[in-house]
Amino acid sequence: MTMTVWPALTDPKRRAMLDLLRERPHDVGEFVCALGVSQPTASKHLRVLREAGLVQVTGIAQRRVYSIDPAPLAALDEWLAPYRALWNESLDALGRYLAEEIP
Amino acid sequence: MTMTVWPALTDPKRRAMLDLLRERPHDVGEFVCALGVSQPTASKHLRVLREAGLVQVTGIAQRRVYSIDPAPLAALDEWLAPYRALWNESLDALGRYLAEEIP
DNA sequence: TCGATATATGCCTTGACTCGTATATGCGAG
DNA sequence: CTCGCATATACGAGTCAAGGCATATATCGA
Repeated sequence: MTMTVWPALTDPKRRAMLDLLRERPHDVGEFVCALGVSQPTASKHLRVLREAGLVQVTGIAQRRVYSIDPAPLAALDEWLAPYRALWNESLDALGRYLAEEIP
Repeated sequence: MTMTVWPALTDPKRRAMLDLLRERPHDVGEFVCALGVSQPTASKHLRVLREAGLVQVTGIAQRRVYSIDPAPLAALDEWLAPYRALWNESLDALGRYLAEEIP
């Protein structure tokens, strides 16, 4: 996981952008309308997401369409993996208990 | 998921702290040695993690022991859930293909 | 070619984060 | 009761990110 992914995901507006991109690709103007930010602000946020590898841009010139790239999120999922055992501990213990009690 | 969780996880040293806490609880002095930071810096990072709900402290007075609380990480896992379908898409498509081709 | 549209970039100010040094608090030992 | 240990907080300096404004770049249509 690149060092730029975490800061990129910290900003709520950038996470909202990813939420929008989960449905379909968007161009910059759509982000401006949907998030109520200025156009340069949207472009800057998209730059951060792009440099983090979270979005890809199909360079159709003045109508630049951004689409999501889930690869860094998969890396985040890998980072989260060893912690997942922690909050599943009680559930796992319950599972083992049931497996032994009710065979 | 609280708004403080993302900023808390952005700092590499705080993530290193959580990595250490995954094995066993630690007191502040152990963080100072393990991460090579000053004692006030360690305390401040632990304060951020505590306010984000990521760690719990057993207040045995001058020997304060910090342990991990995975609940916010479970919330992060829930946030990640709808994105997980994206990088599993090709794998799912392959699964459906095999399920139809080889019934 | 010229103008309109869509997007990106530069500069600047403001605010937040980080860290170190110094200091305060809280508790146990002698 | 006082001293020493472990931890927390206060303050100041340096760094960095976010937003607005202005402007540059690139493409399409007339």
